[in-house]
Amino acid sequence: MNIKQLRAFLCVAQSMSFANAANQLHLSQPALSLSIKSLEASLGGKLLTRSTRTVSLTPEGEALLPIAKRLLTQWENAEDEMKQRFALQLGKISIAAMPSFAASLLPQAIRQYHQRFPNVQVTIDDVLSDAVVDMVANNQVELGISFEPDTLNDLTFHPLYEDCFIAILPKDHPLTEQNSITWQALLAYDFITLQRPSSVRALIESALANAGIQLHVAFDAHQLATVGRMVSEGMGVAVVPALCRKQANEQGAICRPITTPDIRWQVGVVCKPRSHLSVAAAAMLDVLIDSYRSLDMASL
Amino acid sequence: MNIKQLRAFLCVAQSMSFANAANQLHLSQPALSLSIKSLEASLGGKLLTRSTRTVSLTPEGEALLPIAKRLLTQWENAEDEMKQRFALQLGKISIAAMPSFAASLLPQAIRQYHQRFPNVQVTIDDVLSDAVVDMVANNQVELGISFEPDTLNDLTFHPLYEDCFIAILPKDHPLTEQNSITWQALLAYDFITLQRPSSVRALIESALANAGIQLHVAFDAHQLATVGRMVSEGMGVAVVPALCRKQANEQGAICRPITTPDIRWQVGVVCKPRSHLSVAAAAMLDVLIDSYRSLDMASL
DNA sequence: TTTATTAATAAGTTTTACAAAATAAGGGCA
DNA sequence: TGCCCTTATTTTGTAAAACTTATTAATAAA
Repeated sequence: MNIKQLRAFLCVAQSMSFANAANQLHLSQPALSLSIKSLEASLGGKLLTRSTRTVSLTPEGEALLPIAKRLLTQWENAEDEMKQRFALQLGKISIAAMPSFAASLLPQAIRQYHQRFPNVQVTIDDVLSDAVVDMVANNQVELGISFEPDTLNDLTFHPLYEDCFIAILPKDHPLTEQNSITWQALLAYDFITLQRPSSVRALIESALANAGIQLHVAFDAHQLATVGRMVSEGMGVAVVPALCRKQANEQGAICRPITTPDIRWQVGVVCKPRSHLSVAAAAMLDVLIDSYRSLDMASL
Repeated sequence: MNIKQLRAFLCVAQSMSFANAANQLHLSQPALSLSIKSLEASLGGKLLTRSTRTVSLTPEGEALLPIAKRLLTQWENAEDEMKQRFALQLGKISIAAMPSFAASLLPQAIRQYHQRFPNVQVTIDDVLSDAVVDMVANNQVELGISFEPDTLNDLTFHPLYEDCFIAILPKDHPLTEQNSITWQALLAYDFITLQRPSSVRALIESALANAGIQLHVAFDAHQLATVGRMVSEGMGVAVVPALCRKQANEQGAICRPITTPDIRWQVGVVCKPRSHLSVAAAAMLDVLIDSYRSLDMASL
């Protein structure tokens, strides 16, 4: 028994004529005859009684009819679903992104993706940078956006852009008069930063340790938004990824470049090799890479 | 997409190897390779990522896997069910039989059938002879056992045996001294018969009318069993089909042949032409014809 | 680097599926 | 009853497909 035979049977059963059914199936009538014959042979008995003038179902044919309808419907549904999936008219994609990215550049990229593929459902996990890589490695998400990880194993990293730190200061802070601030100068003030474990915090600590600069933390918090608010309220100064300039400005803080040392790192997409990605995820990767290829960092 | 391709996909997905899957499918490895390739082409994307050393599912392949399992299982179940049906390892058959037959000869035939095909469910409708033919004509049952109908339309009649009437008398009735009784002699006594509408009643009335004999009914009832009991209680005499001799004897009535006129008729199976019968019904028809081919009527 | 393993490709063969033509059979109509 | 029309089956030849064997390419392991 195969699909073609079952379709043939259904068509004959519904039109009650071999000739009509053959037309509908775009098949010659003898071919249809043989197809039904082989179906009957494979099942072990007659499904249709045919005289030269009339066709009718045997009781066994009656039994098969609803089964055939059900099987063929399900078959076609399955086929459609898979086709839609490949055509990006259906599907899911999940992305893990570190909070600084999820809150800044990601929404626009997703909007762009959603315009092109409105039927693909997008889920975002905004988690810490390390967790991003873990989630990708554990197949919890297909794409991750984070700092370039130290170890990739069987993952690949697609750089999107290079990020650096900026200092954020309360409105009337003395350092706002300088166009560029050194770490040394900044750390003379109460320093606010993210709590461990945070990649931003870790990056700062290790870079300063390398430069022989000691770090005293006055306050720390989990969320960048909280840090920004604390700064704008005059509780101290902080350092955040340049990515977050817009957010900091909105909260009423003043941003300045920070140097000595210059800390820079790649932000990009971590994922399985392209061949292992779903079509939906591969398309998202393309959108991301396209979005930031010509991105002017100064515009942030 | 076809059955073979889906089976191939499932097998590869489960064994994670083209070579192993090809063995299981009794197929060469290149053939399997092509089969998967054409499946992927028909659906519009990759289902499996293969390097020369490892095979793994793409996200779309993951999506298809449970669907494929479900579809194939249902497909095989449907196929099995139809095969069983044709092999008489499954199925239903419904028979309508007139009460005189249903209560006498039918049970033995059904027992025989049930021994050969224990998984075919048999339903019996014991209804009046006319209703038997109606039920067959209306496709409510596949087989009917009744008198030979006057009009057959597109039905066929397979005679099983010729039946006649016998007189049944109370134990110490004067007529029991005769070996054979005439209608004329019998009707001198209180006559008990079936209520209209009954084919037996109709047969008696028309035959006696033809013979110019007048019929006076003292009592009538619906069920032959009731008539038999009334006779054995001495309320009168009756006439029943020879088929019912055994039942009448058991109720303590005495049976005698009745003549002048001799009323005889065919009892047989009414059904659609053989080609329209289910395998189960055709087998039952064979059992019935076989059972009564060499039946000795005197033995009843 | 070599070897073993595995999938893809190429080439040739067999099988299957199909169409066209001829045949057979049943219902409609005179 | 006999002829005709319609419809399914059978026959025959052909094109496509599915398959196998042999070969190639690639990669992990030794």
